[in-house]
Amino acid sequence: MKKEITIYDLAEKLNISATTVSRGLQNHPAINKNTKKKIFDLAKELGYQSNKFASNLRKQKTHTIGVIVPRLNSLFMSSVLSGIEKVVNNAGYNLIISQSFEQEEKEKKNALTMFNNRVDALIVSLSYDSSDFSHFNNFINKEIPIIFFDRVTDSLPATKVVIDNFKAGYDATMHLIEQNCKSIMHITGNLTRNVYKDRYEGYRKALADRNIPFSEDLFITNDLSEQEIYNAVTHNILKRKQLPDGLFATNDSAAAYALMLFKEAGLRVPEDIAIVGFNNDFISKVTEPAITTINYPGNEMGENVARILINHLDGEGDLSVTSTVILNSELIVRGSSLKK
Amino acid sequence: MKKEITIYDLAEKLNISATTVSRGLQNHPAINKNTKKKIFDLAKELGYQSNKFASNLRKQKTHTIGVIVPRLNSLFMSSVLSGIEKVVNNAGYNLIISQSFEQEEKEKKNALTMFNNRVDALIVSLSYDSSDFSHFNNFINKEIPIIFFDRVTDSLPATKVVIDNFKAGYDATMHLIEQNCKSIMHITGNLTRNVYKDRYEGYRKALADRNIPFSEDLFITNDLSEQEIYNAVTHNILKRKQLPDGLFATNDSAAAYALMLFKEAGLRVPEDIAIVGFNNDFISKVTEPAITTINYPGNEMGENVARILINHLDGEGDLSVTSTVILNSELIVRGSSLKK
DNA sequence: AATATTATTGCAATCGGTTGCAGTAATTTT
DNA sequence: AAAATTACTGCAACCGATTGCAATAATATT
Repeated sequence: MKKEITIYDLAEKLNISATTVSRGLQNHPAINKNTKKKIFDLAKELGYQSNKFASNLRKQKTHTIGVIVPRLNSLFMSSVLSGIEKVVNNAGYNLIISQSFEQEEKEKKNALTMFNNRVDALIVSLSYDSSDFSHFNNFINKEIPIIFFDRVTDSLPATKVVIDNFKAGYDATMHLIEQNCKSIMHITGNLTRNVYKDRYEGYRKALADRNIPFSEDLFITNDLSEQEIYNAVTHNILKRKQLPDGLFATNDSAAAYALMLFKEAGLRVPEDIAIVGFNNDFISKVTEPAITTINYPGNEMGENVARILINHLDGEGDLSVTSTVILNSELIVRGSSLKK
Repeated sequence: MKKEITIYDLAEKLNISATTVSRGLQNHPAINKNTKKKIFDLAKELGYQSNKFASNLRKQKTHTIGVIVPRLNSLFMSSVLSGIEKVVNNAGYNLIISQSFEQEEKEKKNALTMFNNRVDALIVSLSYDSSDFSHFNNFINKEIPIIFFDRVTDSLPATKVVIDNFKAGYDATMHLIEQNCKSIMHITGNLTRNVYKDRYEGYRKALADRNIPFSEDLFITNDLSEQEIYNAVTHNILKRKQLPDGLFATNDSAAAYALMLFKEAGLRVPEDIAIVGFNNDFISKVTEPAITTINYPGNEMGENVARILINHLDGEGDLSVTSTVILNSELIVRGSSLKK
């Protein structure tokens, strides 16, 4: 292990104090231009790297932002992260990213890790079934800002960035109705999660607006895993005497998988059953037919989240003011729903 | 901002020294059992949290491992990460994950960030076009272990965990040959990257073994973006007088997209053109027909990487000994290639 | 030329744990 | 009962950067 170069080494070599070196490196206005130059030059020459631990310890600030998301493996999530990272990096902050794998237990663990790592702020999209939020109390007590996106909760006093899931659900359903669907199923996740609840309510509202009675029978919630989608389609939908003629699935993977299973069972899409998904993941483009879906502005969402947070941290904005930001989403019509 | 509780607070309340508190919390054998109990109880009661910065500063060890991957949005990558995280967490280490977005420039930045954050070790899968590896010199000079997986390089003295891409490429191609394909295209990435190079060589070997001449004309490399795949298929493949009857694509997204474009152009898969992908991503299951692919043991790869690393860090293994670990992969035959 | 102002720099304490070494008390050995 | 071990505990230095305050040098003002 080679020895580290510290500001003391620089100071000694330049015959000045460590104080001056420290200030010089931070571009402190009181330090002479020439001195600064000498410091920077030597620092570069020796490959000096500031020791963050010493700095953080002293400053009681880490310049690190924690992110907890359910999973990383979707186009949507990686777009969000990409947006967050861009903004946050430009502002000179670091990111620690972790996944809850959709489990409350893991989310709690991650939150604790973040807390121990003294993140300056936390960005969260909740796991599938988190219902107890006590793991965020640490942060709230210490007044460390938390900002939620997409999967949010109203139980905590925190800023939220979301799309209008109600409207998206409404649009998706209305589109199916306009394609002449009479019996529209909806497969979605746990209704305690805002995104699913809101989409569901949009679905109900669209039905109601067109006087189509809602039927419990056409509504399925599960954990959206491959297995559960399989079960829902083969053991439930395909076993019916009266098959539905429309399906609104709450994500594109589910829609794509259902589409495949329908075709395997000999159904025609969209003639026999029209399908709308959600997210505009790449997968929705390569099925046959391609899947009508809701485009979700991941990048924009990420950038918004990060920008609000940075403004707050830099003292230029106030999180408590902007309490909910709603972004636009849009229906993208493709073959899976176009009965023409 | 509430004040932090430190070992000094605990020490004062218990009328013992901070030294004893520190040792007690670390379960140091020299500390009396009762004293330890008192310390732990009070720590718990007051919600004490160790300050990592102070600790890291003193110990010169962070218990943090950095991970740099090209992208997070594939099933393969998230499986790998999941595997890494599991092992690493159990060993009491933290993870910092970052994406290079397939760009050398970003990879360099990420590496520097990791270095400044004083990670104890680095796990890397190279970006698409990294060819200069000087950003890893910092680590090598300081003897911070680096371990590569999947996208690796022979230019650096580091342990690597990979699959046998040569064999996988060979198997994929041989499978197409056995389906009676005579004119097999191969679309892949930059040949400076080991994974693509090895698959390509497997492809060539399979052709050679069956006396099929290799034709430059049937071989395309590009950056594997949606746009480039589109270009390759529509402006190149579909413009030919003599269409190929087999396609071996280096990932499932490309295979799925090509499949869709072929069908749009009126070709039948697999009758007119048989397709084999790579990775066994979810997308390969939902196309029509489903795509024959190579199953890549992501989880296993992640666990292996992490385990080797942890053993090394804990002083029980030596990275320089195990220099390359090769995992098994397997061909999964589906409809896209089965001419029967 | 004496005084005030501004520009630079450095001293020393501080952030919160960790650890080598020494010290004291308790227990064992001879 | 004296000597040797063993069991605990604490002192004080240290990790490397930051910062309030004081000090000195340089320049401006009257």
